[in-house]
Amino acid sequence: MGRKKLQMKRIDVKSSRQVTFCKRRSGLVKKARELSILCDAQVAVVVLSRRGKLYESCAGADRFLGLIDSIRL
Amino acid sequence: MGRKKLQMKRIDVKSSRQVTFCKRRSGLVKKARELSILCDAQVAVVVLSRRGKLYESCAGADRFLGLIDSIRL
DNA sequence: AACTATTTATAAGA
DNA sequence: TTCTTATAAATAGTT
Repeated sequence: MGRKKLQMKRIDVKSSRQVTFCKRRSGLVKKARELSILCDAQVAVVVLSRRGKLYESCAGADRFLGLIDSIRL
Repeated sequence: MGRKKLQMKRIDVKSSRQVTFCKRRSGLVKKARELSILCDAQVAVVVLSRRGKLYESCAGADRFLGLIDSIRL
């Protein structure tokens, strides 16, 4: 999507990479939530940046919650 | 997307729900892989259907692998 | 399992 | 850096 087709490789420019990281992480979580609702499934998404920052999303995935928490250790 | 806008609720018709589950699960995994490559991040996706069937995807997420496996128990 | 009309996501730009 | 928009991509209903 977007103005131009993006090559499937690490985005070199740091600022662009960070912007894309935010946008796509958000999109991924949204998709996960939709899959969970539409198809009555449990979905867990865990994203870890190089900096070690953790982002997570669980949709209808109660049994994953404790598991995800354990990653924080 | 698609021919008509879909309401955000459980798809009632079983066959439709199963088809959508396959399509969107595939799409979610693809998005996860792209996020991982483009932004140099570790991404894990775990999907569990009501039937208890497990689908997983890890992209650049070596430290998640053992964790994901533990769900199988 | 393919197709395609549409909706949605998003890469650049403002 | 928040908002816009042109375009690529995903996908709902169809065949």
